[in-house]
Amino acid sequence: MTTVRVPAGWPATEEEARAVQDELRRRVVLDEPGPAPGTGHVTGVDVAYDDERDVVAAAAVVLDAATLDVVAESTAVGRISFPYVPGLLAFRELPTVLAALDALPCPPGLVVCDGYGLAHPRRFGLASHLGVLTGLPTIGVAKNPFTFTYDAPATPRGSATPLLSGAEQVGSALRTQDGVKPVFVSVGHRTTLPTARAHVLTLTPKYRLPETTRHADTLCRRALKEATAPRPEPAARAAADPTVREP
DNA sequence: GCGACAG
DNA sequence: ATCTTGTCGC
Repeated sequence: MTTVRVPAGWPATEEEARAVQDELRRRVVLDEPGPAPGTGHVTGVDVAYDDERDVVAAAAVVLDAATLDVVAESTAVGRISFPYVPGLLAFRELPTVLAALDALPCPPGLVVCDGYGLAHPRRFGLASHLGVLTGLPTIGVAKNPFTFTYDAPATPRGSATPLLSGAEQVGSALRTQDGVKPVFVSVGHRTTLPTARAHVLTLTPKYRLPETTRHADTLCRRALKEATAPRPEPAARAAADPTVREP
Protein backbone atom coordinates (compact mmCIF):
# COMPACT_ATOMS: atom_id res chain seq x y z
CA MET A 1 0.00 0.00 0.00
CA THR A 2 1.25 3.49 -0.82
CA THR A 3 0.36 6.85 0.71
CA VAL A 4 -0.63 9.86 -1.39
CA ARG A 5 -0.85 13.59 -0.84
CA VAL A 6 -3.08 15.90 -2.81
CA PRO A 7 -1.01 16.85 -5.88
CA ALA A 8 0.42 20.36 -6.08
CA GLY A 9 -1.75 22.55 -8.25
CA TRP A 10 -4.77 20.30 -7.84
CA PRO A 11 -7.91 22.41 -8.39
CA ALA A 12 -9.32 23.91 -5.21
CA THR A 13 -12.56 25.31 -6.61
CA GLU A 14 -15.28 24.08 -8.91
CA GLU A 15 -14.43 26.81 -11.40
CA GLU A 16 -10.79 25.71 -11.59
CA ALA A 17 -11.82 22.07 -11.92
CA ARG A 18 -14.17 22.81 -14.82
CA ALA A 19 -11.44 24.81 -16.53
CA VAL A 20 -9.08 21.83 -16.23
CA GLN A 21 -11.71 19.60 -17.81
CA ASP A 22 -12.27 22.00 -20.67
CA GLU A 23 -8.53 22.04 -21.32
CA LEU A 24 -7.80 18.30 -21.00
CA ARG A 25 -10.86 17.13 -22.91
CA ARG A 26 -9.13 18.06 -26.17
CA ARG A 27 -6.57 15.31 -25.58
CA VAL A 28 -9.07 12.44 -25.53
CA VAL A 29 -8.36 9.95 -28.33
CA LEU A 30 -11.42 8.39 -29.93
CA ASP A 31 -10.09 6.93 -33.19
CA GLU A 32 -8.36 3.84 -31.83
CA PRO A 33 -10.09 0.44 -31.62
CA GLY A 34 -8.30 -0.35 -28.36
CA PRO A 35 -7.32 -3.75 -26.98
CA ALA A 36 -9.32 -6.75 -28.18
CA PRO A 37 -11.68 -8.06 -25.48
CA GLY A 38 -10.54 -11.29 -23.90
CA THR A 39 -6.83 -10.65 -24.50
CA GLY A 40 -4.05 -9.28 -22.32
CA HIS A 41 -4.76 -7.53 -19.04
CA VAL A 42 -7.87 -5.73 -17.83
CA THR A 43 -7.68 -3.64 -14.67
CA GLY A 44 -10.44 -2.48 -12.38
CA VAL A 45 -10.07 0.59 -10.18
CA ASP A 46 -12.33 1.75 -7.36
CA VAL A 47 -12.30 4.05 -4.36
CA ALA A 48 -13.82 4.03 -0.85
CA TYR A 49 -14.17 6.98 1.53
CA ASP A 50 -14.25 7.84 5.18
CA ASP A 51 -15.31 11.48 4.99
CA GLU A 52 -15.36 11.68 8.78
CA ARG A 53 -11.64 10.94 9.02
CA ASP A 54 -10.78 12.53 5.67
CA VAL A 55 -9.37 9.27 4.34
CA VAL A 56 -9.71 7.79 0.87
CA ALA A 57 -8.50 4.36 -0.25
CA ALA A 58 -8.11 3.21 -3.85
CA ALA A 59 -7.51 -0.22 -5.32
CA ALA A 60 -6.34 -1.49 -8.69
CA VAL A 61 -6.86 -5.14 -9.58
CA VAL A 62 -5.37 -6.64 -12.74
CA LEU A 63 -7.15 -9.58 -14.33
CA ASP A 64 -6.09 -11.92 -17.09
CA ALA A 65 -8.71 -10.93 -19.67
CA ALA A 66 -9.06 -14.49 -20.96
CA THR A 67 -9.53 -16.30 -17.66
CA LEU A 68 -10.60 -13.42 -15.37
CA ASP A 69 -8.04 -14.62 -12.84
CA VAL A 70 -6.45 -11.98 -10.62
CA VAL A 71 -2.83 -11.51 -11.65
CA ALA A 72 -1.88 -8.44 -9.58
CA GLU A 73 -3.33 -5.88 -7.21
CA SER A 74 -2.35 -2.75 -5.33
CA THR A 75 -3.83 -0.15 -3.00
CA ALA A 76 -3.16 3.45 -2.02
CA VAL A 77 -4.56 5.70 0.70
CA GLY A 78 -4.59 9.46 1.01
CA ARG A 79 -6.50 12.54 2.07
CA ILE A 80 -9.71 13.48 0.30
CA SER A 81 -8.73 15.95 -2.43
CA PHE A 82 -12.10 17.37 -3.45
CA PRO A 83 -15.74 17.27 -2.29
CA TYR A 84 -18.24 15.19 -4.20
CA VAL A 85 -19.71 17.38 -6.92
CA PRO A 86 -21.65 15.72 -9.75
CA GLY A 87 -19.56 16.28 -12.88
CA LEU A 88 -16.32 16.70 -10.92
CA LEU A 89 -15.92 13.21 -9.52
CA ALA A 90 -12.47 12.78 -11.06
CA PHE A 91 -10.97 15.43 -8.80
CA ARG A 92 -12.09 13.45 -5.79
CA GLU A 93 -10.91 10.04 -6.96
CA LEU A 94 -7.96 10.40 -9.30
CA PRO A 95 -4.95 11.19 -7.07
CA THR A 96 -5.39 7.98 -5.10
CA VAL A 97 -6.31 5.91 -8.15
CA LEU A 98 -3.18 7.10 -9.97
CA ALA A 99 -1.05 6.08 -6.99
CA ALA A 100 -2.59 2.62 -6.93
CA LEU A 101 -1.96 2.18 -10.66
CA ASP A 102 1.63 3.34 -10.23
CA ALA A 103 2.16 0.70 -7.58
CA LEU A 104 1.18 -2.19 -9.86
CA PRO A 105 4.00 -4.59 -10.78
CA CYS A 106 2.73 -5.03 -14.36
CA PRO A 107 1.09 -3.05 -17.17
CA PRO A 108 -2.65 -2.59 -16.53
CA GLY A 109 -3.91 -2.93 -20.08
CA LEU A 110 -7.42 -1.53 -20.44
CA VAL A 111 -8.69 0.19 -17.28
CA VAL A 112 -12.32 -0.16 -16.24
CA CYS A 113 -13.59 2.74 -14.11
CA ASP A 114 -16.63 3.09 -11.85
CA GLY A 115 -18.50 5.96 -13.46
CA TYR A 116 -18.45 7.68 -16.80
CA GLY A 117 -16.13 8.70 -19.61
CA LEU A 118 -17.64 10.66 -22.47
CA ALA A 119 -21.07 10.48 -20.86
CA HIS A 120 -20.49 13.65 -18.89
CA PRO A 121 -21.76 17.26 -18.91
CA ARG A 122 -18.52 18.38 -20.62
CA ARG A 123 -17.78 15.01 -22.23
CA PHE A 124 -14.86 14.43 -19.85
CA GLY A 125 -15.80 12.10 -17.04
CA LEU A 126 -13.57 10.15 -14.67
CA ALA A 127 -12.64 7.45 -17.21
CA SER A 128 -11.60 9.95 -19.90
CA HIS A 129 -9.66 11.99 -17.36
CA LEU A 130 -7.78 8.93 -16.15
CA GLY A 131 -7.04 7.92 -19.73
CA VAL A 132 -5.62 11.30 -20.67
CA LEU A 133 -3.43 11.46 -17.54
CA THR A 134 -2.04 7.94 -17.96
CA GLY A 135 -2.23 7.38 -21.72
CA LEU A 136 -4.01 4.08 -21.05
CA PRO A 137 -7.14 2.85 -22.84
CA THR A 138 -10.07 3.32 -20.44
CA ILE A 139 -13.82 2.77 -20.26
CA GLY A 140 -16.47 3.82 -17.75
CA VAL A 141 -19.11 1.50 -16.32
CA ALA A 142 -21.72 3.22 -14.16
CA LYS A 143 -24.58 1.80 -12.12
CA ASN A 144 -26.89 4.78 -12.69
CA PRO A 145 -27.87 6.80 -15.77
CA PHE A 146 -26.71 10.08 -14.18
CA THR A 147 -28.54 12.87 -16.02
CA PHE A 148 -28.95 10.89 -19.22
CA THR A 149 -31.94 9.11 -20.72
CA TYR A 150 -32.37 5.68 -22.25
CA ASP A 151 -34.97 3.14 -23.29
CA ALA A 152 -34.84 -0.20 -21.52
CA PRO A 153 -32.78 -2.75 -23.48
CA ALA A 154 -34.45 -6.04 -24.44
CA THR A 155 -34.45 -8.71 -21.73
CA PRO A 156 -31.55 -10.96 -22.88
CA ARG A 157 -28.01 -10.39 -21.68
CA GLY A 158 -26.07 -8.44 -24.34
CA SER A 159 -28.98 -6.22 -25.37
CA ALA A 160 -28.14 -2.53 -25.53
CA THR A 161 -29.81 0.82 -26.18
CA PRO A 162 -28.34 4.29 -26.66
CA LEU A 163 -27.59 6.41 -23.62
CA LEU A 164 -28.66 9.87 -24.67
CA SER A 165 -27.89 13.46 -23.85
CA GLY A 166 -30.78 14.99 -25.75
CA ALA A 167 -30.32 13.60 -29.26
CA GLU A 168 -26.61 12.88 -28.81
CA GLN A 169 -25.51 9.35 -27.94
CA VAL A 170 -22.94 9.44 -25.16
CA GLY A 171 -22.85 5.75 -24.25
CA SER A 172 -24.89 2.56 -23.99
CA ALA A 173 -27.30 1.03 -21.54
CA LEU A 174 -26.12 -2.58 -21.58
CA ARG A 175 -27.90 -5.58 -20.10
CA THR A 176 -25.19 -7.79 -18.61
CA GLN A 177 -27.55 -10.46 -17.21
CA ASP A 178 -30.99 -11.57 -18.41
CA GLY A 179 -33.71 -9.35 -17.00
CA VAL A 180 -31.35 -7.47 -14.66
CA LYS A 181 -31.04 -3.67 -14.58
CA PRO A 182 -28.54 -2.55 -17.24
CA VAL A 183 -25.18 -0.91 -16.61
CA PHE A 184 -24.20 2.30 -18.36
CA VAL A 185 -21.11 2.05 -20.52
CA SER A 186 -19.16 4.89 -22.07
CA VAL A 187 -15.81 5.32 -23.77
CA GLY A 188 -13.02 6.81 -21.72
CA HIS A 189 -9.93 7.04 -23.92
CA ARG A 190 -8.35 5.16 -26.83
CA THR A 191 -11.19 2.74 -27.55
CA THR A 192 -14.65 2.66 -29.14
CA LEU A 193 -18.12 2.13 -27.75
CA PRO A 194 -18.72 -1.29 -29.42
CA THR A 195 -15.37 -2.47 -28.08
CA ALA A 196 -16.18 -1.08 -24.64
CA ARG A 197 -19.47 -3.00 -24.59
CA ALA A 198 -17.69 -6.19 -25.68
CA HIS A 199 -15.20 -5.80 -22.83
CA VAL A 200 -18.00 -5.38 -20.33
CA LEU A 201 -19.78 -8.51 -21.57
CA THR A 202 -16.54 -10.46 -21.31
CA LEU A 203 -16.21 -9.25 -17.73
CA THR A 204 -19.75 -10.15 -16.68
CA PRO A 205 -20.11 -13.93 -17.07
CA LYS A 206 -22.12 -14.22 -13.85
CA TYR A 207 -22.94 -10.88 -12.20
CA ARG A 208 -24.36 -7.53 -13.24
CA LEU A 209 -21.12 -5.63 -12.60
CA PRO A 210 -17.73 -6.42 -14.21
CA GLU A 211 -15.42 -8.73 -12.29
CA THR A 212 -12.85 -5.93 -12.39
CA THR A 213 -15.03 -3.54 -10.41
CA ARG A 214 -16.20 -6.25 -8.06
CA HIS A 215 -12.62 -7.11 -7.14
CA ALA A 216 -11.53 -3.48 -6.90
CA ASP A 217 -14.54 -2.62 -4.74
CA THR A 218 -13.78 -5.40 -2.26
CA LEU A 219 -10.10 -4.49 -2.10
CA CYS A 220 -10.48 -0.73 -1.62
CA ARG A 221 -13.01 -1.27 1.18
CA ARG A 222 -10.60 -3.57 2.94
CA ALA A 223 -7.78 -1.05 2.46
CA LEU A 224 -9.95 1.73 3.91
CA LYS A 225 -10.82 -0.40 6.91
CA GLU A 226 -7.17 -1.17 7.58
CA ALA A 227 -6.16 2.46 7.08
CA THR A 228 -8.73 3.68 9.61
CA ALA A 229 -8.39 0.81 12.07
CA PRO A 230 -7.51 1.94 15.61
CA ARG A 231 -3.77 1.72 16.28
CA PRO A 232 -2.82 -0.92 18.82
CA GLU A 233 -1.44 0.43 22.13
CA PRO A 234 2.38 0.61 22.20
CA ALA A 235 2.46 -1.90 25.06
CA ALA A 236 0.26 -4.28 23.12
CA ARG A 237 2.43 -3.88 20.05
CA ALA A 238 5.58 -4.53 22.07
CA ALA A 239 3.98 -7.61 23.59
CA ALA A 240 2.87 -8.85 20.19
CA ASP A 241 6.31 -8.33 18.69
CA PRO A 242 9.21 -8.41 21.21
CA THR A 243 11.67 -7.28 18.50
CA VAL A 244 10.00 -3.87 18.42
CA ARG A 245 11.30 -1.30 20.92
CA GLU A 246 9.30 1.84 21.47
CA PRO A 247 11.41 5.01 21.85
C1' DG B 1 -36.21 29.85 -9.54
C1' DC B 2 -36.29 24.65 -8.27
C1' DG B 3 -34.87 20.03 -8.50
C1' DA B 4 -31.71 16.34 -10.16
C1' DC B 5 -27.30 14.72 -10.15
C1' DA B 6 -21.41 9.19 -11.67
C1' DG B 7 -19.16 7.92 -6.57
C1' DA C 1 -20.11 6.80 -1.43
C1' DT C 2 -22.25 5.46 3.32
C1' DC C 3 -25.64 3.96 7.32
C1' DT C 4 -26.19 -2.14 7.79
C1' DT C 5 -28.31 -8.59 9.37
C1' DG C 6 -30.92 -11.33 8.30
C1' DT C 7 -33.87 -12.91 5.09
C1' DC C 8 -37.06 -14.09 1.09
C1' DG C 9 -36.56 -16.38 -3.27
C1' DC C 10 -34.72 -18.93 -7.45
